[in-house]
Amino acid sequence: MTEPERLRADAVRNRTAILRATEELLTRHHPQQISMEQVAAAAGVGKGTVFHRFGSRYGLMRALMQERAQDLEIAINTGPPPLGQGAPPRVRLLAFLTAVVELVARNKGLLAALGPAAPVTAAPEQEPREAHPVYRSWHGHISQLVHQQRPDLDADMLAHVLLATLHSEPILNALERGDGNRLDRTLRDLVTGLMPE
Amino acid sequence: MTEPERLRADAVRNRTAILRATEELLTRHHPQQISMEQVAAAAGVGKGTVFHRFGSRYGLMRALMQERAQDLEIAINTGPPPLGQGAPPRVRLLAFLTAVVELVARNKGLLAALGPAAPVTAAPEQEPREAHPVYRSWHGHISQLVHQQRPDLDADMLAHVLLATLHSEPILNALERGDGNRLDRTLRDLVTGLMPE
DNA sequence: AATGCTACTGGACCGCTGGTCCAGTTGTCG
DNA sequence: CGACAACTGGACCAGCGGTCCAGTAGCATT
Repeated sequence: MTEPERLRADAVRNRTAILRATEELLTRHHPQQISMEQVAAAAGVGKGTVFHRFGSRYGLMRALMQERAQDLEIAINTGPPPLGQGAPPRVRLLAFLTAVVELVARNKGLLAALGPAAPVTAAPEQEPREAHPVYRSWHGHISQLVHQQRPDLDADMLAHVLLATLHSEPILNALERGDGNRLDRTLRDLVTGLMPE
Repeated sequence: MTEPERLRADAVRNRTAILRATEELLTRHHPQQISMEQVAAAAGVGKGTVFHRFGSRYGLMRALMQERAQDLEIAINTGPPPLGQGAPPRVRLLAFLTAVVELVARNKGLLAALGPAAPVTAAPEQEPREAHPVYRSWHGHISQLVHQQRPDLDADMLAHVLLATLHSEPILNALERGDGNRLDRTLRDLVTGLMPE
């Protein structure tokens, strides 16, 4: 994927300090209330450092998200069933959805921060706007699994619909209240309706 | 509902001018790129007038959304089947989803503007944050219909999941490209899976 | 038609934000 | 150990949402 890109020792130290500080702030505030200056202060660095490393608010959030999603990514690609290869598509999809819901529940505001925070700046008239890598990966995984078992469905759109769940304010609020299992059950019901045993 | 609240003639004129200008700007720019100053300028009024009437960016978007959703609201409550009362829940739900998709497709960025634009200001630590009235209404309608036919399901959460669709950037992009019928079909497939004839 | 009351108007203004800039510092490598 | 580039941080900038209030103009009452 992306090469490790050799960084200087202090740069590495500050990078993780910034990520940890952001993480910590996100557990206590809604993402839109967190300013980059706050992040810098909480990490004990200057604002310039934050932007030099991450480029923008969006870049920071994306990096954090990628870090959080790494374990799941590995489990899917090289881990054992039911998440990894080996189980039937339906089972893998259900396992994946459960894992994603759990991941998002543990990282409340992060997804919310990523959605709207997409490259809104600069270019005055801009095309569709690429989704961030984690979304792309998840979408690809879901649509592939759906397609394997139900090639007659619009797997691409269905994957978007399932993932849309995680960008919804009311649902994120529900997750914050600990209703993760309700969401998980509902998604299972939906998938089971389309992909019976 | 809300009383008409007698307004002065010039106030009415400016109110509609602002709404039309916003509408027009939304067709050409992403909601986050539109500033309140632009809206004011496009409507030919001062910024103070916009805020005096709508209170905040969120208030403006909400008002516009309510205006757009009014017809659908009436069709549901007092119109003929399949949208109005009379048809079986499953049919009413499918008709409603089709209508909503069509409504959102015609008003691209509006939903996107409402989600993130919710009361983020002021209060430093804020509870769940109420959804806007249109969302509330749609959610209530869907969950009621689901409950009528499948009382065993978590109708509340399912309604949130179905509506989450409309807050998703990738899906809004798809709608912008004219893929409304794909989304409609996918939602029909999902609902039909849970609510067979 | 004139008058007074008050809702409405609009632009100067405020605090704060994301992002830029660059002079100074500090790791790294030959 | 020297030199060079990568990194640092805080002053700085343009633009934002929102406030304020002196001035204006619609409406009721006569």
